[in-house]
Amino acid sequence: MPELPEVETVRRGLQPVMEGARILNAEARRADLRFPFQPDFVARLQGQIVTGLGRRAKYLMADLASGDVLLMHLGMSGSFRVIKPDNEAAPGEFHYPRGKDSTHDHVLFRMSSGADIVFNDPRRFGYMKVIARNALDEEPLLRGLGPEPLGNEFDAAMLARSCAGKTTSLKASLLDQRVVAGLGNIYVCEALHRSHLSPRRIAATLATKKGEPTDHAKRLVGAIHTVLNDAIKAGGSSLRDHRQTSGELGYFQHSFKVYDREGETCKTPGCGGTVKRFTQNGRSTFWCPKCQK
DNA sequence: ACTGTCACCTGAGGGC
DNA sequence: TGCCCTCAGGTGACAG
Repeated sequence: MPELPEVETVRRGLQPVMEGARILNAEARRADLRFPFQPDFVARLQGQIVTGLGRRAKYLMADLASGDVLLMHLGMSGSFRVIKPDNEAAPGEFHYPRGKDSTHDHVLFRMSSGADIVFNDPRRFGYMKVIARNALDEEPLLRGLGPEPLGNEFDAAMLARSCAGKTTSLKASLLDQRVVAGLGNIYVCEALHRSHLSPRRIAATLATKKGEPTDHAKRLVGAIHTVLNDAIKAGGSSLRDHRQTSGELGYFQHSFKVYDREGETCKTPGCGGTVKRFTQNGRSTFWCPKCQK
């Protein structure tokens, strides 16, 4: 499910109940998600104060007073809910209204802020890991991540440098988290459409022979900025799983111009083309052949 | 080093 | 109603 705007929406929902609060009780209700939990996973969380909640690419990172960082990834179907604990329950016991998919409630936190936080992930492609902050640089999951698309260092020149010489498609390059970290299938399709660039275009065409950014690269970076910022404002996109932590839906899916719109009319003013779909590197690509070149 | 494919897992939706 | 197929906001582990 979640790409950068959805993860950022989740971060903003969790921040008020996590930051400055203590984890009174943590529980992992199965031995693994995508990876096995570390043997000391719960022990390193229990009793810790969360000093900050940040995001890197599609990862949430909770800083703990101990010097550890809790790294969380939502995979395809992960979501967090913030709920009020049941005061009738025994202290330390998680007792809350169970929805029909509560079998997929895998990780629970009781916070001193008076909130219970529930991580639900039916497909279990998500994962959590506790890492010492001074070892973050060597963390394999984070090493090699490219620039934040909304950060200062990501601009047309940088994108052109990373794409120079690449023989693969623009679509595949933008999905590559080493090139830019945080985009996924939806926002790559949308950014390519907004910049009128074909997903099939060879990535190297974003750079001149000297490695300078082309106008295409500048347009693409502008479109990435716009689409991500607009999506964050909308609370992300809710197709199936994504909910804000309050349970509310995001609403950026109403602003899709191509994603999930196969056979419908292109929304570029004056274009009149028809949105097509094909498979690229095993993922669906949606695009308008008339206005994306 | 680069690029592409597969695997991981569950649930929803469509066709019959 | 049920069964069987395809598809899904990701990405690590491989093969070539």
